[in-house]
Amino acid sequence: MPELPEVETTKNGIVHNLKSKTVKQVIIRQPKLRWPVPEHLPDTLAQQTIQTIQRRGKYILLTFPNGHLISHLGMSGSFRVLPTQTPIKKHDHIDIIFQDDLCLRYHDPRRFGCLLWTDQAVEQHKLISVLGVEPLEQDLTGEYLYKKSRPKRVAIKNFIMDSHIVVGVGNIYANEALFLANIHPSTPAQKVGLAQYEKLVAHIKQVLATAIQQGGTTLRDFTNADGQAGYFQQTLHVYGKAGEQCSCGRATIEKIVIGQRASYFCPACQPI
DNA sequence: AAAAGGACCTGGTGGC
DNA sequence: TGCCACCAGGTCCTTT
Repeated sequence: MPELPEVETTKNGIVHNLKSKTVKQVIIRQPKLRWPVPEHLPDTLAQQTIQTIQRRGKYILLTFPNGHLISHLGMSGSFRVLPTQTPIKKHDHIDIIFQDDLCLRYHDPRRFGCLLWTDQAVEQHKLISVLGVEPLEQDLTGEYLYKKSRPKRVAIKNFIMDSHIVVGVGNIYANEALFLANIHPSTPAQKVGLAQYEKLVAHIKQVLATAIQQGGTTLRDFTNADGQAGYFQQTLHVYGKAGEQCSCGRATIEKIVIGQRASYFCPACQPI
């Protein structure tokens, strides 16, 4: 679930519902996430008012007068804004309860996500300071990737999924962007030329922007419904389509494993 | 410095 | 129906 578009959608939902709200109470039911949820969080957040709500990569940052809440949804996490009395489901680990009995509820079956606190400058936090450029900002250019990739022999797919290079390109969109740019996912990053990187960057931006637009559809029912509708499935070209005919009509989509992740490509559209 | 593999977790699916 | 192997939208950490 938590692709960049859904994180953006989640962030926007939080902005919409919880902007400038004050925390009444924090309930930690399960502190064992990727890193332990700080025990002091209930005391630290009580009576604090949200100042800003931002996304950086796939992190959602909530800024309060006394510090910053740093959250990541991992593979299976979600935030929902709900009435506080909504019954607890399995894996509802954290409630941040605000005035008006609105509750920001963190749910995460696999617990690969995190909720951390810092009272220092958030951009200097260990997890944030190492992040690469935002894909939808002007910092991501073909030239940027080209220069960064010169010493890299890893597969191009791993390279564009490396959050220290560029944030927010997950497994699905890496596959899709490489397909649209006609680049085989196993190509060593240093073998990809400047013109190819220009084309790839254009497709990364386009594919993410389109998905965010579709994520905007999810935003409408953000506070009510489940929000898990697989809304972008129909726009996928290769992801999860092994054995199916490519839209080019010249070949069948293949699946290989790169860096322990499923990778899909069309051998006709994406020659080695 | 870069690359490869393991680690962290639970749930769903498909085979036998 | 039960058991089991395998897979999953992420990314840090350790080892080579």
